Amino acid sequence: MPTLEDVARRAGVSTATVSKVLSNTPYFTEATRNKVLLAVKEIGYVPNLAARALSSGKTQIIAVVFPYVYDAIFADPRILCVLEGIDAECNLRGYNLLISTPRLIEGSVDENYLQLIQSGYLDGVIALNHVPFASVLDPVIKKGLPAVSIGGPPSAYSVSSDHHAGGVLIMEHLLELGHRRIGIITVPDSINTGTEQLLQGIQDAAQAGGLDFNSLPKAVGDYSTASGTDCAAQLLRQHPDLTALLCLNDRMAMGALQEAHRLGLRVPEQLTITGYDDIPAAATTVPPLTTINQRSLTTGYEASRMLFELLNGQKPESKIIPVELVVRGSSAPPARR
Amino acid sequence: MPTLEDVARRAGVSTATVSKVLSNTPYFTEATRNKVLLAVKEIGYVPNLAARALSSGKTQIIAVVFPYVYDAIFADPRILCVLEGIDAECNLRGYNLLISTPRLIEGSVDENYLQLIQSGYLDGVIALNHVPFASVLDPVIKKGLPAVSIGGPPSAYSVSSDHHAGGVLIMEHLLELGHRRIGIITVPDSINTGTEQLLQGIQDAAQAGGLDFNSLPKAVGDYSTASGTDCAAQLLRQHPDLTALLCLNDRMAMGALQEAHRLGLRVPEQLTITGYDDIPAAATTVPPLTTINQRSLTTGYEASRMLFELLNGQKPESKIIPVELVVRGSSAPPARR
DNA sequence: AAGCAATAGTTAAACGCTTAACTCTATACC
DNA sequence: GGTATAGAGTTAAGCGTTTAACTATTGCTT
Repeated sequence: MPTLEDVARRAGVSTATVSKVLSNTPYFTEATRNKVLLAVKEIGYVPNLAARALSSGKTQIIAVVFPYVYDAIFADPRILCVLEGIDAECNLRGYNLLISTPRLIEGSVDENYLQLIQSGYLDGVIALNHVPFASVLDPVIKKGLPAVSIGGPPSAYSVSSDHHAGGVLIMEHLLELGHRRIGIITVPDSINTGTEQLLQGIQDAAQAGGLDFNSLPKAVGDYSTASGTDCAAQLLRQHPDLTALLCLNDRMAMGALQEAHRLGLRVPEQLTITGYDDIPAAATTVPPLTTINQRSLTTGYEASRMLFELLNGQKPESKIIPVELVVRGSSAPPARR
Repeated sequence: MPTLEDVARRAGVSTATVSKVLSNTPYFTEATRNKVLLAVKEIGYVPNLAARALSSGKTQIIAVVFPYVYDAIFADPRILCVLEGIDAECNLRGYNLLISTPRLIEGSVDENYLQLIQSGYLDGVIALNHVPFASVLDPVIKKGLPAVSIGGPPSAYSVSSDHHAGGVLIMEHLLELGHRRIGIITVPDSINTGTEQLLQGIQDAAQAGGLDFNSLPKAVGDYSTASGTDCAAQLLRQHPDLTALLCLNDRMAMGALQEAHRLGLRVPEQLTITGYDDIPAAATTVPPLTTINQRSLTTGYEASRMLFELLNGQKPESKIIPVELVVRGSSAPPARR
């Protein structure tokens, strides 16, 4: 592989000149610039990123970190959407994307990950901050790397969905349709801040509608479709009079949909089911899911924009991405009784 | 950040010694090894990967490349599964995963990507080789990097699903159920070798069953759910007597399912619909899809295993991953007429 | 005509690691 | 007792960039 020196020799200048021309440092004649550029083309020079990284301390690599919890990592289509947003932005700026999936063991993060963070290989990191008890961002911040968190603590630079609003929207939707006997398919308590806010929103809307949130039947799932099926089964068995199931994510809603079908309950005529996230599959279920769209693409995009501002030495404001109620076919007024 | 030299000073040895101890080169006393390891712990030394890369030529980074074609990139859940398999294996071996999504413009690949390949940042690459007309692997191979292709040309080191078998299985399934009037929802001709084999398998099974493949009604989609809906609508309009729709992927099958529902056709009683891929959502549609499972996780795993063998200087055999017919609720014998 | 600033380019050190080549024991062998 | 030999460790030369510090030239003021 040709090196800077080869280019320099060919162009009849010093390596410093070549380096500076390539990095657009001012103070060069057009003639020199052209000579250099020509030489680069002729011998097909491509800079060695490792050398550049060592010398400049900048690697042009940013990491997207999503810790391994539950099955919520690779099974979650939302991650792909967020990733797409991030990727698009990075591609534009010539940055490379490294993905890291640290294993969380006993509230701590695995050794590989720690090494990576400290290895000097990263210019910055974007974390999908699922778990409050072991922030994957702590080592990043300690190392002094620019970091932005998606759905993370507002303490850090972060972009999050407005989950409180999401909770309000979905509950209001159910109340407006006339539902009062609503089952909640939820997840373990405060698995992350986003969920807390979402539940709070649901609660606030319930209260406002004169419904006691605490007395609503609940079942605890783990985000997976299978758990949605189980929770729906359990709720409908114990409370056959429920007219709606509010699920904390789409995959559990899809599971609930399946269970409803198995029980011979027609959705939405006999049972309303709502989701949350608006994953691609939510639009294609039968009936398609009423849900909350989180604008995952925008989220990813904003996160990388924020990271790049940090890399430029700016101090961006944390962002809250608005959510949107998407009414599809899985919700309707409760049946007369 | 502490460097090798700091460790060496602290341990009272030379940097070479430290380096060798850390890389497990033989010929050291336990005492020395312990001294070094202790010093490493004490000052919290972590090797600088950029320096290591520059010096050794090994970066511990492998790239997963999936070109941007159609919407089939980030929208495709299969990619996540494959990625998960690759990630698991890389994590085990202490390698880092970089993802690259080259843009294909006029049969060529974008400049960023080319630079990355030649930058010396990569130890190897795994490509999801969707497009035959612009192999993203060409520049990789030219650069001399170990490369393995998933679903790529058998000319390269590759791991592919046995799509021919998949085609046979799904068509045989339909024939065994008694279907003869089968509509095919396909994609543009030979978009990739996998699809060619799949179609060939379908054709062979049809022939074996005494059915003329060429005379079967076909509609051309683009892998997306929406196109599945359109194709189904078109086929059912032009050929109301169809008893089954064979779709070349699950997402189009899900679209078809929606259209069937819209038309008031009950699946599978009045219309059988089959998919291909067995994406997670396929198990949760109503009714769940009969489809072909490609073992994406295994595919990813085998691809990285193969890459690591290449990195070790071995010459692995290309692998064909067997597929599996998954019979769910969307297929049944055709209705009497 | 001297002084100065801006422009154009060079030299060489530094980044932090690996590794070939070397030195210096201590032991083994005949 | 002399010579291999294997073990333990060191020295120093890279790897391919960037960049601070420097030199040289030109043009502009006064």
